[in-house]
Amino acid sequence: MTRVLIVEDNADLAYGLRNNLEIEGYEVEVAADGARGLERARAARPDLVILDLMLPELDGFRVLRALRAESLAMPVLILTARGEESDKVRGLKLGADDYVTKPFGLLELLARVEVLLRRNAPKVTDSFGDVEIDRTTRMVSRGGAPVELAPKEYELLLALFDRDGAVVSRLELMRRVWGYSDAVITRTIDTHVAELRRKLEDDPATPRHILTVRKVGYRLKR
Amino acid sequence: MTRVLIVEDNADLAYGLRNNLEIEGYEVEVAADGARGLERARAARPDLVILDLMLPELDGFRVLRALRAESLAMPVLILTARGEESDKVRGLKLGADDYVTKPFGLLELLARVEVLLRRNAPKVTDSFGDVEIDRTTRMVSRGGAPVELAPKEYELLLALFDRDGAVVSRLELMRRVWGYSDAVITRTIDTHVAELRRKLEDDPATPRHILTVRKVGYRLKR
DNA sequence: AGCGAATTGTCAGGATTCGGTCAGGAGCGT
DNA sequence: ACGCTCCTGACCGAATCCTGACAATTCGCT
Repeated sequence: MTRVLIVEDNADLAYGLRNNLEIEGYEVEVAADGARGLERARAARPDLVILDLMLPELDGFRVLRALRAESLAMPVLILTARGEESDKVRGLKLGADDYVTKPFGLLELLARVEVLLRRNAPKVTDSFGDVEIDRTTRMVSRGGAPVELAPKEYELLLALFDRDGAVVSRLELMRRVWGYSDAVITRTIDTHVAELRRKLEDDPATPRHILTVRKVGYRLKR
Repeated sequence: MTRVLIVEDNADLAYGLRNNLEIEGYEVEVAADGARGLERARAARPDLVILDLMLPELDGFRVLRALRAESLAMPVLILTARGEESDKVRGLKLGADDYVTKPFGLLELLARVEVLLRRNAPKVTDSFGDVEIDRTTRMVSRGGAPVELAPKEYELLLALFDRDGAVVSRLELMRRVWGYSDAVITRTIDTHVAELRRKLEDDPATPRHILTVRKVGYRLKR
């Protein structure tokens, strides 16, 4: 369930990477150019981005800069052609976490992917208040006692949690949890939020963690 | 320097393996058919042989048998196509030390290569609850009593077990156990899970180890 | 402060989706 | 042909989800 976004215009290379990453158990998405890559990074929030520097139009540098400018902090692994030493420096300064020089060994790349993901998520259990989230088992507990969350509830919780306290708009929630791109007219989100509060808050009527931000959405305070 | 002999008629695959093994620091030789493979094994005495079963003319089984008949005792790692379960058994009976099913992950293969080269004969029996798994003999027992598992059931059990309690998505199970990577519309996985529960759980209706994770897949709690 | 519109909270039904179960049949090795 | 394994589709119950009506709250405005 670890999601990887590959931003690579060379279809063959992208295909090979995708295959091997999928065999390793990752969920892979491919974007063929910088603009689409940026868009997918925003919408899908992958756990890792593999980013080619040489892209038509919007190149890797700009994509990376844009990502960081938007506080999208997932690790980024840069693919760069050999002999572009200055590129490496530039990339790392811009906030890339690692780079691999083409042509690269698949093994080397996969190893680095693992390292990056592990480094970035050393804590297996996230937590806020007395609530713990274990992403590997998809289990949530409160004060040590397991809490049963329905799939949508769990996804919703993660969507809020991953924003690290920032507000998540209704539209974003719709996209990330429900996969829609439209605004919402029903009470769907609210209902699920209410259910989360019922299960995770001491006093669901006066929530201390899952907070409403009027006219915008919700945010999760740790 | 550790020397590895690859007996593989698919040039692309052989090339990829060679590259990655060389990156790992092994000295690699490739033979494109069984006869040449046998000849090279005799002459070069590699420390490990990676042997494809599907070879033109002299197939992998014969090569393996010939090797053993000549008391060439180096570890042999079998490459076999998916769905040829009996191949594995036959291969192991003939003295192969391990096998990898195509399509395989590079990491997995390299890991097994390492294990084979490093070990003498470490007999590993994994276990959870009162269930024991002996990978060398493919035997599973429960409370000491042997349990007969069909090949797919065994593979499924391993796929779950190897994730160490983490959730394994249906997609991933499809890939690891069934070798194909499309969305699941049938009840194949569920049926096999049910069979596993019937054979390994005290109360199959309320499983304590093989747990369902709705909308995602299954996980095995130890 | 009081009012009204907009927004969110709450709730319960009904619809939908999902997993468990089963039996039939195909495929394959013996 | 027989038996074992595997796949599949149908069926069912249960979990889950959505929805719309209504209540409560917030906030801008007078």
